[in-house]
Amino acid sequence: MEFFDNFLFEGIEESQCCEMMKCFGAREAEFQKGEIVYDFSRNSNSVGIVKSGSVQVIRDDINGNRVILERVEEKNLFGDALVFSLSIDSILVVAEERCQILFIDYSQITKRCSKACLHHTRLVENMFRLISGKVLALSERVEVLSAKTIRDKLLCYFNILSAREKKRTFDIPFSLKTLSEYLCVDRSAMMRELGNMKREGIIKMNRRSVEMLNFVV
Amino acid sequence: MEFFDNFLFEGIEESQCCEMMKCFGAREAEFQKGEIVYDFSRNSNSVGIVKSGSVQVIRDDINGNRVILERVEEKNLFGDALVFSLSIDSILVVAEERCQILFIDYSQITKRCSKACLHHTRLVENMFRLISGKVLALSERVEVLSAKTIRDKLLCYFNILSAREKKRTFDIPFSLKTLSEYLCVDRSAMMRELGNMKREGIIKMNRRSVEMLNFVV
DNA sequence: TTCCCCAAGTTGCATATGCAACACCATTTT
DNA sequence: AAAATGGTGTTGCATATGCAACTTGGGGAA
Repeated sequence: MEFFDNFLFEGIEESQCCEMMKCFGAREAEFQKGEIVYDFSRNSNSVGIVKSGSVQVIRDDINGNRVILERVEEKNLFGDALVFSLSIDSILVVAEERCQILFIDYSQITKRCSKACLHHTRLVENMFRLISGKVLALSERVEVLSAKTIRDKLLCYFNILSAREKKRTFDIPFSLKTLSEYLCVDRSAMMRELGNMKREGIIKMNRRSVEMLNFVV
Repeated sequence: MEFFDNFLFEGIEESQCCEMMKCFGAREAEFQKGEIVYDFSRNSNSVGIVKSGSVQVIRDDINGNRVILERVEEKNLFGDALVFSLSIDSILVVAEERCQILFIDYSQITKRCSKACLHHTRLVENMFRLISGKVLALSERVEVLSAKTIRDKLLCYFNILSAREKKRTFDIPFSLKTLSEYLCVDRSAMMRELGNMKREGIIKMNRRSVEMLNFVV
């Protein structure tokens, strides 16, 4: 069963987890690829833990445009920021592949039960940590997207990776195609700019491994 | 003293607030314009409530680039997402003008004390609501910035405003200059594009008031 | 092996956009 | 009243970028 093997329950012992799950009235379900896991426009009082597989959180706006807000993978949580939102658009959670989801009523998380106070505290902390991580990832992304030129976007993102590794050499964590999507620029234009930067001696680069040669003033 | 007049303590009675503040060991301080209110690279165990005035949350990266991550105004909270971060960059909170700040040790918020359990629950909920709001605002901004052309950025943002008002007419909540900064595009280029859109009959617009004429497919 | 698919890398072209410089108007300051 | 300030609106120009159309190379399936 392993309720405990996820980031929300990290640091809480298995025995306590099981007890808390009963206390929470948690329910588990399995979904096939493409199935709707949860519809936040209908009800928004649960968070979901992805025990296996992955899901997409999708916004359909009034014009029918579909935007992927988030991909949520194994051990992670969805809905943590949505249970409080009073959104107009319909927000759906859709299975990206076959997946097992554990639903917990969010009020059970903030509420305290009589027996498990210590663990509730840890649970709340974990929840904060998860949402905080999202805030940081998003503000990082805004920072990168704020740069006007492709070169500045690349340098901004490379600086973040470089700082994260504390080294001037690092690997890009996804394919160059995906990188161009993350930066919201045309892939070929990005390749061209990377070529320029190599030629000008700003970076060395082979496939996904990058070395920064100059500090950027 | 009015500890309670802010979004973190919303829904908690004044008398309870005062009691909780003692229990929290909250401390209050005043800062002048430009002073450093808090340095998250030195310590990161407090959140701050802006009781009056406003502050900026600033990131200085390794190259000395300064980016404004957030403006925090009266009644709002800063540090809610930062207490958990293990950032490399130095993150500073600086007074934008003369301001009064109330500092609370974050562990006091998640922890439960013996007397004020019910109010702790409400406090935790408020905290979640505040962070969730940030997640939503940020993902909205990412969505807007994701659009490649200036026209698409404008339409994306206008659609959000239009949906928020549930009307095809609405006002832009800040100056056109600030709008161009929000969209991260050149102001004159944005003006030019707005002109094109008016001429093509996509929008009507006068100063900050906008009417959407067509659904965008 | 051969075939197929996808990421990586390149190039030409049309145009969207940043930049600079300007005029206009309303408000505030001196 | 005159001057300074700041938002709004416009235009010319150079170029960065999106788009389309390629080639190349590696890894997996038949």
